[in-house]
Order: sequence, then C-alpha cells, then structure tokens
Amino acid sequence: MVMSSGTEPRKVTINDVARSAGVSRQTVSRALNDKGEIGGSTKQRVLDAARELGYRPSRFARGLVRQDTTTIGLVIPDLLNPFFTEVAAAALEAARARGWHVVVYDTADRADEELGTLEVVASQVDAVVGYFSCSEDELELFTRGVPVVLIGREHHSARFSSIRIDGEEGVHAAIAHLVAAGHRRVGMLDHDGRAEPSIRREWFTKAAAACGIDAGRVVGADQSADGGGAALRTLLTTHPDVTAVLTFNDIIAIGVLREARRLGRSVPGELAVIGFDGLQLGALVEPPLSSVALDTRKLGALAIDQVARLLTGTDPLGADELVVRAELRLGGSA
Amino acid sequence: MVMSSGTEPRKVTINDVARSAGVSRQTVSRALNDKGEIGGSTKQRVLDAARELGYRPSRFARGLVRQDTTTIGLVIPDLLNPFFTEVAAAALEAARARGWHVVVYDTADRADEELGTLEVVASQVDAVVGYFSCSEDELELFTRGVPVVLIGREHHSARFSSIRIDGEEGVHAAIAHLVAAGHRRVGMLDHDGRAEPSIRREWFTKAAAACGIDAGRVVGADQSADGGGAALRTLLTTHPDVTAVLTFNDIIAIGVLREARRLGRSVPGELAVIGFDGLQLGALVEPPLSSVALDTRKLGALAIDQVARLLTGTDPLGADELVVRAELRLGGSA
DNA sequence: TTGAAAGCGATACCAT
DNA sequence: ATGGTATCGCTTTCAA
Repeated sequence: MVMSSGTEPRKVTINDVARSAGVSRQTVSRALNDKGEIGGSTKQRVLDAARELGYRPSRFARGLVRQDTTTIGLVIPDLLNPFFTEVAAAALEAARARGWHVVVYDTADRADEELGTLEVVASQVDAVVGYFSCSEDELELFTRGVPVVLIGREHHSARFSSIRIDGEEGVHAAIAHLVAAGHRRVGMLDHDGRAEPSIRREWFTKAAAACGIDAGRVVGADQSADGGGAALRTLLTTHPDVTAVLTFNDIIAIGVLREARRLGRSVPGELAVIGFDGLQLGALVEPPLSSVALDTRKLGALAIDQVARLLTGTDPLGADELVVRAELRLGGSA
Repeated sequence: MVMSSGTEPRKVTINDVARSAGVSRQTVSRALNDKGEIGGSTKQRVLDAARELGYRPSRFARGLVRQDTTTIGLVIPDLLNPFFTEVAAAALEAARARGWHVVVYDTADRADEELGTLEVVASQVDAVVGYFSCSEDELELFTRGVPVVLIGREHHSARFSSIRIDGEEGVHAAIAHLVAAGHRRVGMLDHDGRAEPSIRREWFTKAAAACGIDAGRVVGADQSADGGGAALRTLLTTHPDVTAVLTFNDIIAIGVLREARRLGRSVPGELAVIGFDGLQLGALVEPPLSSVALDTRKLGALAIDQVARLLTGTDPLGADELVVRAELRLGGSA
C-alpha cells in the first residue's frame, strides 16, 4: 500500500495482479468476479494481491467486453428549479430500478452551451432524455444515432420520442372551478415566451371560451418567484379588475402569493390563485397552492420506459401512451 | 438508414465504416477526430459512410485507449430535499467547469441499499463524493481504491477526505441575536438522531451557555416540513414557555412556520424562528426565514476541487481548508 | 496521405 | 482448477 516515492502511481492492471499472485489473468478475473472453477487458496491469494496493489478493474475494458452497463444522459435546464428536480428524481428512480446509471447535466439555462454539452453527452451515454431548447435539426445533428426522448415538448422528426404534457382538461377544470366560485375576470401569467404564446396559454384561452369568460388578461412572467411577483403587479396595473389568476407554473404562482401578501390582497378572498405543475413545494406555502398538477414521477418513469424500449428494440410506446395528463388539485389558494 | 427487416441492429463498428468507405480503420479514426493528415475527399467519403451507417464510436473502446474522460459519482440521500439539490447543483456546476461527467445516485434514504449502490458506483467512476450513512469500515470496503470525499461528516480513516461544516459561529450569532432581542427561553428542534445528539445541537448548547441561557428545551424532529410542525407541537407542549426556536435545518423551520400559523402564533412576534442551511426556499415563505446559512455552492465546489487534487496527485487540501462556515442570515422570522 | 500492426485492459471460449 | 488465445472497438506509432 506504500507508494514508492517519486513514482507516478501508474495504473495497476489485471496483469500486475496476475504476476504478483503468480497466476494468469483469467484466474484473476475469475477470483474477482466470483466465478466458480477456482481453488479456494488460489482465490484468496489473488484477492490479497489485488488489495495489496490497490487494483481496480477498468470500467472501459470491462464495458468493452461485457456489453451490459447502460448509462443514460439526463439533460435539465436548471436543477434548482423544483419542477426539474422532481422530474430528475423520478427519472433517477426509474433508472435505478433498471440498474442503469444516469449522468446528469444541468445546462444552467445557457442555450449557447447546450449544443456543446449535447455533443459530449451523446458520446458518453446510450440514450439522452430531457429538456432542450435547441431546434430539432440541431438536436438531430448533435445526437446522431443516440435515442432521444424529449420531455414536455412536441417533436416532428421521427428520430425522437417525446412525453407530452396534456393540461387541457386540468386547466379547464381550473377555470370551471374559478367560474363556479363566481370569478369572471380571470387573468393569466404566461411565461415570458420568446416567441409564440405557450401551449398552456392556449389551454387557458380554450377553457375560458368554454366557460364563457374573457381570456384577454394575460401578461408574461419570468419563470421565478420574483418574476411572478413582478408580473402580478403588472397585471394588477393593466387589469385592476382581475379577481383570479392562473399561472404558467407553480414557481410563478408562489411569487404571486408572496406579492399578494405584500400588497395586502388576501388569497383566495381577494385574489384566487391557481398554479401549474403541482409541486410538493406548493404544500409549504400559505395558503397551500391550488394547482393543475402533473404526476412528475410518471413523467420520469415514462421517459425511462420509452428509452428502454428504444434501446432494446421492443415496440416503443405510441404518442397516445406517452402522455401525462394534468389534473386540478385544490390547495387553498383558490 | 433503412434497416433490413428481421435483423438485429447489430452495433456498427469502425470497421464497418472503413469497409463501406473503402479505407482503413485509422483513416476513419482520423476523419472522425478531425486530425490532419487526411485528404479532403477521403474525409468526406468517410464521414458520409459513417452517417449512412449510423455509426457511433464506442465510449468504452475510446476510453480504453485515451485515458481522459473523468466521471465522478455523486451520492445523495434525497434529491427532493432542497438542501441536497443545492449541493448537487453546485457539484454539477463545478464538475462541468472541469469537463467532468457526474453520475448521480439518489439513495432515497434507503440505508439498506446504500452499500450495494456504493459498490456499483465505485466500479463505474473515478471518484465518489457525497453523503453516506454507512460506517467508515463499510465505506472503505465498498469503495476500495476510489478516492472518496465526504460532505458534512467527519472522517477518521486517512482513506477519506471530508468537507466540514462549521456552524459554531453562526449558531452563536443566532442565539446572540435572539438573546439581544430579549429571548431567554429558546428551544431547539434537533433532528431525530438515531444515536447521539447532532453536532448542531452541540453548537446550540455551547452558544446558549455562552449567552447565559438554558439549552434544555430540545425535541427531535423528522427532517421534513411535517416533521417540523409535529415537533413544534411537542415542544410547545413540553415547554410552553419558549419564545424562540432554532431548528436543525430549514425544512424543519419551514414546517414550524406553517404550524405556528395554524396555531395562531405569530412569527416572529410570538415565536421567533431560525433555521439552518440558508436554503433559497427560505425566501419564498412568509415571513422569509432567518437562517444560519451555508454556502452550498462552496460546499460543492470544494468537494469537487478536492477530488481533482486526489485524482491528479497534487497536494490535497488540508482539513483546515476543507471547511464551509455558516453565518447568520436574517430573514424576518427572527 | 494512407495503411499495417501493436496495444489499451478486461472477459470468454476452449484446451489442458 | 488453470492457462492460452481470440476478441471487444478504438487510437497510436511507425512504415510506406
């Protein structure tokens, strides 16, 4: 265990162990892998030699010959965002159940570095799962050959699978709930879309129409609690008459709750709030957040399941099965 | 790109590409790795063939020969716990800066599976970082040869490094702050220690003594918001006279805030609350949580830094440098 | 510019 | 029970 001073601790290989124990490589291999067909004393001698030398089998050499170990890459925009944390935890759990390894990459919302990351990721894993902000063409280019499963984003190329989030019914239920409670002027805090309005906003618009209320009170919000607070102020300025608000996600909603408190506006009395995502975090705030809730565990599990099918070649799930439906979960904020 | 039906999509190797392009393996290698010494047209032909066949270099074969790519294993008890999320995010960021890959393992607080996980982890990575509940002997046994950096836990064996969390001053500041505000009966919600009281409780005891107040009002709490709420009830039963409370961590403190609200006890008026960890989450609740705050980014960065030293053989940081000091950060809850 | 051959570090298959 | 040899897929070194 003592290193000869001045020497680089060069990697100890199976050959070193074999030599030291006075046996052949294969015997070493047998001893270390608990295969039978080896004498007890020999085995012990090998094990001792291995420990003595501090031998660690190379995962590369091993992976090269036994083509098992599956590793998937999980790409997340921001692990500090509780929603992604939940998805990541779910994916980790599902992968773990299969004995897979998961390399996590937090792209830190840096779209500029995303492609570079993606290329590296793709070269290191058997499949990629997650959220990407780049175009499909770019995705395709930088993940050549690797199965890719997108979460919460539609795909057009057949190269990809995606887990769709269907919040249409849930949002409808939310709006219906608000309307039933007497609300007529319901606002929405959408996310700060770079371009088009979000699909969640479309659900809002549709539900509003179905419930016979106006859907024009919309402002954009940065995806953070602070962003939610700021957006609420804007909304109350541009549309002082709103009595309820639906938000793009729970983080924004939580910011709204906080801001409402600061403004002295009681929730749900003077302002009803419904978020989207159903984060566990929503139960910690006051009042507990009502939300169009997603089953994040199912989200992660589905993604991993689809990866498994893609990897093994067994019939992949169809688009209709790759859906997680959101449903209204009442807290106390609406 | 069309697969002959009925055939297993057997792995495409560099040889297939070489054959298809009518060149040798090494030429293919050159083309793919952007080495010079290759004709433009040849290169293009190879690239085309590779794309055509859907060729992906084996990461094992590649890793075997160029011994670069470093992968570290991050072991976390529960990714859904915001504290560990923050640490994980920090470690990911630090690793990313070095171009390392991080395989994340969420042991889901299952001590029974931890050793098995550990053994697998150790065989798949170049170093291991994280939180472990097993003994050092077990750790040593199941991570033979791999550098290990423990976070927030002392080590005795020289085999390990650890990042120490020093909250002594911070806790002292917290207690001093409470005492200065007139509090004399300060309780503590420690974690539900399996055995000894936590080190954080020791800090509390010490600080209380220094400030001349009693440190006997302590009850254990499960590490969750609900646990914090329940513990507060217990505390108020056993020690109805407390006017302030320090908690083992922020999650517990947040549960306390919620429970206090339910009990109609105003914070900080009728009950001052100070947590530990300084989670970002603390800013989202009402009132914003005062906390003995840890620099989680530094925590992660230090761990990764030490791993780097261990891996390269450059002088590792000493125990005195592997410390993250906590400091009191006032929110509004105390 | 290209190719042949020699590893990288392990396991598997077949002898003995 | 043990060892020899081929092999996994790729890069590097050295010739041509």
